[in-house]
Amino acid sequence: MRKRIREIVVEAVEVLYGQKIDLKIVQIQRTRKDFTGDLTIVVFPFVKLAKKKPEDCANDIGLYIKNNLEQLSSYNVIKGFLNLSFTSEYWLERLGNIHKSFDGNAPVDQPEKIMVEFSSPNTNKPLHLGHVRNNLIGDSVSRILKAAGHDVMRVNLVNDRGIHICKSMQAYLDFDSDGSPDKAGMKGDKYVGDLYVKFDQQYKGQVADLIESGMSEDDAKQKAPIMQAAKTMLQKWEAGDEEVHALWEKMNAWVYEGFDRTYEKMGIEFEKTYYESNTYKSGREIVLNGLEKGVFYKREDGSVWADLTDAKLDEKIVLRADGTSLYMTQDIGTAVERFENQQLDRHIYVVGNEQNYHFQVLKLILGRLGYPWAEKIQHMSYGMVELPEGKMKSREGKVVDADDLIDDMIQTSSDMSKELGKLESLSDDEQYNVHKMIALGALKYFMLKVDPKKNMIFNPKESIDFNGHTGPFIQYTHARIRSVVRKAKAMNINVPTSVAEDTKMNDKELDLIKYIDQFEIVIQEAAEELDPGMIANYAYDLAKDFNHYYHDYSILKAQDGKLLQFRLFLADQVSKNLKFAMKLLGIDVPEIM
RNA sequence: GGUCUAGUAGCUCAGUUGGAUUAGAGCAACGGCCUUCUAAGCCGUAGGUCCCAGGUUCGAGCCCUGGCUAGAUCACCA
Repeated sequence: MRKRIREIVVEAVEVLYGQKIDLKIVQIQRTRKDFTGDLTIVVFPFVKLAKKKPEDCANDIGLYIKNNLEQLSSYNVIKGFLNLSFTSEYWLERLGNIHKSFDGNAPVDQPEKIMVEFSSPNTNKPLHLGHVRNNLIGDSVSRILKAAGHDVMRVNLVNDRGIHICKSMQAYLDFDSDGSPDKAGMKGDKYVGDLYVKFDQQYKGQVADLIESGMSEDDAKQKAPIMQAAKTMLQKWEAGDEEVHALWEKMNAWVYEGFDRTYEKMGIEFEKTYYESNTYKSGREIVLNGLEKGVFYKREDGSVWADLTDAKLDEKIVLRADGTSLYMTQDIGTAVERFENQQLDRHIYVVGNEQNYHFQVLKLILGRLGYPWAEKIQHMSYGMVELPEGKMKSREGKVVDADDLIDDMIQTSSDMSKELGKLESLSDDEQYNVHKMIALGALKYFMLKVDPKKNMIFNPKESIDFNGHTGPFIQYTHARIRSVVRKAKAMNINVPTSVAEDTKMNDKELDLIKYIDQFEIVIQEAAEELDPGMIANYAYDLAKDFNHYYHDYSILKAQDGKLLQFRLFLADQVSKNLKFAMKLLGIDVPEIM
């Protein structure tokens, strides 16, 4: 409809004022609540062309549209705003079409093949709330892009090598050398994470002792025996030492088992998992090649650098003096490999905003190396999750653990539910599933409703809400509608497959239809902006509107059968849209709660 | 010091190509509504110098400039 109106406006301006204008300068927006109308055209851009007052200009165009669009019922003009209202037949037809064919997808004209990399954990510590935000954003963005018709491939890049893993390994040898998660009765990732904390405690103790015995702080940090041991272990690992590799594989396997359980609980999946131990050497050839082409330069010590001072990005090292790869080198290598092997149109990296600089540099370097797709890498930067006292620190145990948080929330959800006592007809398993669905709904919605790029503060002492602007609010609205549909069925009234053209609607019903109609645009905008928050807000607004309606009008006690059928039809579509919207956030909705 | 990001109600946040007298939600506070389709709901009251100062224009919370505050980053760590 918007497209048609644009075309008619362009036509109108040409006929009325003899001026050709571009489709894009026709501004169409939803009419604000306090004014009459469905869509609004802003006529200020045409005022100069028309050489008329805004009001007159709007009236001219309004009349032209009225004569050329049968679905238009009326128009009104306030200042430079032309408000258009459509006939109720038009809206009923829209609702009917949506009900018949809308499946939660809104494909764009030009679908792309997009790889989304997210999660990317280290194997020395369990997942915490920061990872949860990353996972949820990555998951939701992938779902939204898919709904917008793109071919999406979700991948995880596990950082499974380096000094941090060696620290956990060293602590294992020193403190629990024949232990295991089973013996300790712990999840594998927790067990290894605890060893990492133990390493840090031991290390700090040793440093303190050395300083006491007269050593400088810098020296003490270098010479602490446990750190030395960890470094030696890393060298052995790099040299392919069998014993070290065996231990490394054993401990990583524990961690993966733990991660898998957490991912499963959160409902997160990947098409492919990459491991850094396989890719950490890549990119070296490409850099050497770039050196020949003069994109990089070599310093006296043999290290290779990119001079980005002309782009205000300083100088960046891309290869060590000993010729080995760095983080940047690897990312250059994997990007090239992925674009060339997978024929990607776009690559999105869901990575915290602390790495904004890294990705700016990566993009710039790839461009200078002459890759035409350099502009197609996109850093989906999101803000940190902080505690009231500041950043989370795994080493000091100051973290909100993902599993603990989810379990706590399931407990809360279960307590609340039992108090309300609405699930008594269900089996224990079914009840648990609903409790879990609601807990995850609250957590996911909480993290996804806010703008991803902003930092957020999480106070563990204040539990995440289940009332108000929350996931459970929307889940509840859905469950209420499903309950009505069930009751109707029990009365032998099924949701009809179409609506009568001459149904008499009230304003709230009309508003709901307009809101339902809005969803496809919202999906496409959210995909464009990579912003799950837009979907979250849409679902909330729709649920809120429906709750007003539900409060004011009875569906099952409508005045006559025809109206009852229409209301059921409308409510059913609201529940579908809520379900689709929540699915895009990775949230399931219950039939009862 | 350079670069980047953010600053909206007591708290958490919406407000996206700049739009329409009175800047919206939720939480917390206060007051109402359950013999009527699920009260995890609905209605109402109260709460604001949209960080500050200039500028651009028909119009600025949004754009530009300068400042203030907070954070990130500029490593032969990833």
